[in-house]
Amino acid sequence: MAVKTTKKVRDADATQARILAAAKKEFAKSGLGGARVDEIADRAKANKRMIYHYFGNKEDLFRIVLEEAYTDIRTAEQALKLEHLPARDALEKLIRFTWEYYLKNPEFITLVNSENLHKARHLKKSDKIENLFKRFVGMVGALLDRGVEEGTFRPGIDPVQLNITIAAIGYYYLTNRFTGSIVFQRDLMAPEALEERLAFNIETIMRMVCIDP
Amino acid sequence: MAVKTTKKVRDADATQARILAAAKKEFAKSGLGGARVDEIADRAKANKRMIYHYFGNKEDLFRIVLEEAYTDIRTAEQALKLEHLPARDALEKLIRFTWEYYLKNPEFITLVNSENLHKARHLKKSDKIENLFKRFVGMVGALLDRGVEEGTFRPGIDPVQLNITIAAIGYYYLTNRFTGSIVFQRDLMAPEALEERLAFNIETIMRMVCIDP
DNA sequence: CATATAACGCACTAACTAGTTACTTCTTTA
DNA sequence: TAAAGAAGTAACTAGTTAGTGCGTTATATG
Repeated sequence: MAVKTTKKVRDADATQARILAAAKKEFAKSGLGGARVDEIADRAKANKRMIYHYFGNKEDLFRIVLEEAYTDIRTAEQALKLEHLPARDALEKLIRFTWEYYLKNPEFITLVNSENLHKARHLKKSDKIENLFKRFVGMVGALLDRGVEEGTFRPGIDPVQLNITIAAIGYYYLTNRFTGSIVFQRDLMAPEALEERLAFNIETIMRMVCIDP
Repeated sequence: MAVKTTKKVRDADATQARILAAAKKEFAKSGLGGARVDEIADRAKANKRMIYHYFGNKEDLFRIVLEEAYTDIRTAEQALKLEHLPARDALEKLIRFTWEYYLKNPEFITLVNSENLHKARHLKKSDKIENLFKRFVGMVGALLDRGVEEGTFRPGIDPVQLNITIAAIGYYYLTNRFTGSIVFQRDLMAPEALEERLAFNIETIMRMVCIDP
């Protein structure tokens, strides 16, 4: 029997998956330094011993969680099929996607922040990440070229700079939503505020990229 | 004698200043959770007991370091005297200032990130921060109004959204410079890369704000 | 059924960490 | 100059934490 139909009492795959999900939550909540291995074990309803058995140590576990997070966002991005849309629509779709992905997956932002606090020493050990992004930058580059051909985009825009900017204007707003809500004395997470921000972001990028914004 | 001319062996003010400087470094390097009080004491060449004597506890020390960091950047901003320049020049100067401040004071970014990881619970306890920013938003609002009067800026731009965007496009690039350099396979901190980024940022904002960019 | 193998869990340790106690030394001022 | 108080220190405590040794239990396979 190749496919398991009954729930096993012992299930290595399920335990590993529970540990990874729990680790993602805990690392996102407290950062690498603040995360507690005991807490991850409790959340995962697993024994701490299992974490060390499957993942080696805390740092390796963090690296795997991070790799998973990057793979997830890039996979979702590839599913957008931007190449089937007019360049202008595709660009707007990419901006919306980026914003909504950060909104729905706040742990992504926190994990990346934590990794940068540690100077990306875990990502340096990872080899599969580079190709993931090479394809992504290529996709945006092709989109920009197509827009220029269609006569809607200005030529000469660096796809990496554009990528960074699209990410930045959403990421910064959301990662700093707590201090931002205090210093600007408004609830940055109110539904109207979120809508307003998305609209501002779309306009910012469109004015940068389009000939006739 | 009101002014002390000789270096005292015991100097409360100097010790407090050394502790604050050391704490800023350590919190910036490791975050609130990762920072070690013993390490702060060592860096400050002070006894750990002095930290507790002057600052209460680790969390209070972090709050004071954070308040100082916010006060410093806003003080530097006020020294720009943007109101004496044509609106367009003033805006560009603000963008350059923001970028260069982040570059020269990388600990500012890390402290803010750390505070947001903790949902701004320290800043909530601070009262002097709000006024600091009220004045700043007012200044940018006045700048935008002046630009509209001068006929160079588009009307209807929200100063808070603009502030956030100016900060975002610099902040994100720098805070994620480690992961960014890996995923985009280029040294984001190379002098040419920094220049290129600043130029891109200025163009992004100018296209958003100016009638005739 | 027997045996190997892998999943799982308890209870421990060695190192670390925020915060404190109890003390000494220096500086100011009446 | 004497006394008070502030600056400074070493050694400690009580609690926490990443990581482990070793034993138990379930499952697959011959």
